[in-house]
Amino acid sequence: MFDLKLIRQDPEEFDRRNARRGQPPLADGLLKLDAERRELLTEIQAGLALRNEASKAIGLAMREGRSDEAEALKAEVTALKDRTSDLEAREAEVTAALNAQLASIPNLIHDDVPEGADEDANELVRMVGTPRAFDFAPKEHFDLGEALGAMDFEAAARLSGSRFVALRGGLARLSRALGQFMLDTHTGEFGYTETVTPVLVRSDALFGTGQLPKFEDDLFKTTNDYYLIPTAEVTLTNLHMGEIIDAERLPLRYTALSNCFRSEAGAAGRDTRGMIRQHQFDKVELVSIVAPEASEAELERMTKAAETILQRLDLPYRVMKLCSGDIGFGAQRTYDLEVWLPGQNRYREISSCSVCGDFQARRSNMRFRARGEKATQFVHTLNGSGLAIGRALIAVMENYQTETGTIRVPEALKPYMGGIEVIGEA
RNA sequence: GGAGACGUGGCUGAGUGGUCGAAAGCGCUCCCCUGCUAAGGGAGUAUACGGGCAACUGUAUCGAGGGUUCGAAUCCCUUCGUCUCCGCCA
Repeated sequence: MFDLKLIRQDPEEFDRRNARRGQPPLADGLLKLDAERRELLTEIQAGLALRNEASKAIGLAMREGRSDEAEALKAEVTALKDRTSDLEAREAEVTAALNAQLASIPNLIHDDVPEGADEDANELVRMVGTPRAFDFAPKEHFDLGEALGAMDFEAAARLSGSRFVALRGGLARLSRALGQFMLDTHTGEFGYTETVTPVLVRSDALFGTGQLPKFEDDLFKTTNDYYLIPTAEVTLTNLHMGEIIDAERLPLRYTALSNCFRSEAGAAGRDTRGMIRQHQFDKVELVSIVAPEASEAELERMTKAAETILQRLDLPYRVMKLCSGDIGFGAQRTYDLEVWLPGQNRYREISSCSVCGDFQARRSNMRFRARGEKATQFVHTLNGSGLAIGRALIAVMENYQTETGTIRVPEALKPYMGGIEVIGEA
């Protein structure tokens, strides 16, 4: 969502920055609607002012018993209303059109974001860790998991169809251990507040973070108009929807382990094998709500928190800066963390950390007021995965596999595994 | 699920059709005064948008949306939320 005042001030700049997202020039159309709306508003408000004045006069006249005068004034106001009702209808139309357009424009990306059409143009920021040298051919996670009888796609398909999985025994435990470990690290070392939120939400929350109105197809919706959250970013970011937050409370940092639900409508045929892309998965999410001047540094901090998990698990990864064509709707700037998967012999996304500026804050009306200041400002929001549990599970499996097909438990997870050091058959 | 009550400013709380953006108290900010000591006095204290260089001014908002009316915090409808009782339930 955008501040029309900014677009008015510099429409060329707005179009220039939108062009980097492949958007056509929009400022002109928006400003025409805006101008029309303001013109109508001025006229309507003048009418209302007259009406208010006359109504007071009517009240006065009636109290003093001058009912003829009151009746005459009433007739006048009625006539006035006939004239303004058309204007009001037109204004409602124009405002609705304007808002609909504004709601569908993606966030302006930072100038620092590299130019490019798709993920191939993402920029390598750094590589961390060395992929392990295997003296056997490393397997993919689904081969490992199915052989151990601990990862059951067939059973899940009977229950729920494709893109679901059932975990058993050591892998189920490993999944829980990963979540615990991540939450403990983020709360204990990075100051995030552990949070449990609903996974069913109303449309307002999804509008706030930008999933609606444009990406409804990617969401699961219940018969009574709830949506299943695609990420806890939705609930954590909107925890303060509509609030004016005291500046002293910033930054607010929240983390949650939640189920995430995605219809994967646009991903037919992609990653159909294994649990890379599921309709339901677990994820530890990080959300920061900060003052504007703090948001850029917070992105680095958040990314570091997510990286710390990979480092502690001793998983090789690389940090990518997303290019203009790959960056999400609400983000100004995004780092993806990609973990090394020896079975697939490639890096795969396991975390995405984004700074959204005031884009989401405007949509959910989240402001703050500095101490002693009269004016409010919109907060800045950031979100990142810290990390996706399913993909972290895959990464541990593939990187820690043994020649016999068992999985060694990473040191960092041992305290959470109840004495299990190697995951064998379930 | 059934029956009922309620939703007012940072908080408490008045206000059932007209000068109510809203009494009063608390809190907060600023100023003044002061040795009958954790006191007294005064002023200020919502948000958004429109117009204006500005001072300022207009409009809207009493959970949200719609309606009735010349006029709505007050009446009607819808919706969301809270509470109470019953039912059910992890």
